[in-house]
Amino acid sequence: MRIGELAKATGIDVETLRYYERVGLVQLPARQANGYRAYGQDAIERANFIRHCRTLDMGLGDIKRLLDFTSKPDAGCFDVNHLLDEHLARVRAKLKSLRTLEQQLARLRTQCDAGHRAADCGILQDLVAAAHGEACACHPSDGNASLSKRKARE
Amino acid sequence: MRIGELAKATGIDVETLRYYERVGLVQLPARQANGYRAYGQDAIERANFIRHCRTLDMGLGDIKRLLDFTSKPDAGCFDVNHLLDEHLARVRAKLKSLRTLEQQLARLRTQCDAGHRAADCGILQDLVAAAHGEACACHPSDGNASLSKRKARE
DNA sequence: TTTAAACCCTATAGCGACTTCAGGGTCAAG
DNA sequence: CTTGACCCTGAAGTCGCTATAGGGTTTAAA
Repeated sequence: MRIGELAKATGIDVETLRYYERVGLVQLPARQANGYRAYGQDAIERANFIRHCRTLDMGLGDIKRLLDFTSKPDAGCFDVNHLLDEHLARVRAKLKSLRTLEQQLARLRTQCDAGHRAADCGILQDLVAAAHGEACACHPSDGNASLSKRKARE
Repeated sequence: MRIGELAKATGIDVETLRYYERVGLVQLPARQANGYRAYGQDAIERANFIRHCRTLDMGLGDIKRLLDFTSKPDAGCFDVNHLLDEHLARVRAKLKSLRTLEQQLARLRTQCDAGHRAADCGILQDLVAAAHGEACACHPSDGNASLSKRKARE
């Protein structure tokens, strides 16, 4: 199987597959005489595993760790649980801050309904008011999505 | 006012302020004899505007556009509405896909409660099953958060 | 007066997960 | 024999910072 067929079979872009190879997520495939990559059926399985994990928004590092687990059947699965718990926590945190954000934006959106002069635009006024520290449609209180240092993946 | 004071006044990191300058989001400040940046009061206002928009998760390009509007009071504010609508739509789409994702992950998490051998781990089994296209705890049906081309900012 | 901390400067590289581009080689059909 | 679809490598671009290297300046204390 050539890389284009693998791409079609898995829904992963050709460039992305090569990128996964470069960062060590998929093992180096055999090569045909002309230098083309030659994949076996197992490559589809592995690539689909990666794809599925990516739809779950896992990072490539996490996926790599999971792939390692699948090839070490006798290891404890405590770490799998832990990895998933952390990921779930990240997703829930992001969800929470996104819900707040959506409300802020929706409220801001109500400030201007018609197309009039920018000088009278309630949205702009509201945003400028925030720059003055005055009352504003949005009152971020939980400190989420802030500009401060964030280490965690979003 | 020097850059450190501006940073303290706005809560934006010094490096980030310099970065904003580099990408043209804030205008070039005057310089002292020693080469230090010298800001006026208006810089605080502009920087706070940017900060507020960033807490609303707007992209720097969008913020630039909004800043342009604030300096063109006679322009129509149709575009401001439009920009905000698009941003809101992006946020809502992301919210929807995150909600689906959270459910998928939570369900997946129930597959394994104890620390046993990785070979018996329900989570891994489930993920591998997905690679086979078999039944799985997660059934992504809306196609969100897919691996296909996405142009939009997340 | 020296010296150390705290500030400032520029330029550059790194992050994650790709995407795109430049500049080629290979292969089957018409 | 040429066109077009596919393949290759390596490098740079995306976004919004963050960090690092390698300097210069200012300010306060010892």
